[in-house]
Amino acid sequence: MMERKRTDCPALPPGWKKEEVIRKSGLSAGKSDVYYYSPTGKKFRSKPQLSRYLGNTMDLACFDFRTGKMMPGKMQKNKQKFRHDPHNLAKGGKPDLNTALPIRQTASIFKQPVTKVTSYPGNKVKTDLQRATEQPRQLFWERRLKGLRSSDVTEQVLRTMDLPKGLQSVGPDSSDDSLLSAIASALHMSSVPITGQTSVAAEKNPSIWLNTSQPLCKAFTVTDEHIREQEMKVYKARRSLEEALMADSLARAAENTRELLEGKTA
DNA sequence: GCCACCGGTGGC
DNA sequence: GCCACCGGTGGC
Repeated sequence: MMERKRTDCPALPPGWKKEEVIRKSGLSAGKSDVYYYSPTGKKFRSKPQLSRYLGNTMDLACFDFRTGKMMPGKMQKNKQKFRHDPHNLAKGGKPDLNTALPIRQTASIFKQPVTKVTSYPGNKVKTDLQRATEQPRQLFWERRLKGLRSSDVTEQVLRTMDLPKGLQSVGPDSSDDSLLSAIASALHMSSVPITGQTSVAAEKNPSIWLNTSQPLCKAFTVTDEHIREQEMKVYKARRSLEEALMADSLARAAENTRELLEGKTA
């Protein structure tokens, strides 16, 4: 029987499969058709069909349907989108403006499937997380984070967060920005509750009494007031993110409309 | 009714 | 001329 092999497609989200079927007869015998299957099993036989389904969850501009790979720089011949389509423009139908919200495309900070190498039986394969928590670290390594700033696409430096007044740093560098880095790192890397340095001796002589599994931060207590304050910040941040995404969608819709009108009068 | 499969054609 | 895309249908 002919191979009906569905292979993983790394350029698409996890679970998507690619299949290539060779035509066995007819004038086009020997040519092949490429199909994709969503994680739920839905079949896709063209790039436009794939785009419609994925919406703004992924940018397929660089995706090569035949090979299944991203081809950076090859701004794919994407301009046959005004091809006759009875469902769309022809009989006064509304253009497909696709106002779905765009979502982040980089998921690198989230858990991702990894390839487990088992070529050598008995080998132990450590995950990155284990490596990060088990390896020895430099004392006061947080100092290397000093001066790091996030910036937006225009290179404008973004304002750093304000920390609650109850948080104070410990050690040779007591500026607020390395305190923020230290706490943020601890929250991401550590699997134990973050309490700060609970030993009073650590404040006097940190090089000796430092608890290395805790950030360079004096012990603190979290009050209900602190929690309410932070929840309000999260709420405001969500609201402004929503507004930014909505503005982006409207801009895309306007761009689509402009292109459609140009295509019509051309 | 579904769908695997090949034909036909528009856009390049 | 090539080929991406999708229509149409024969076989189940």
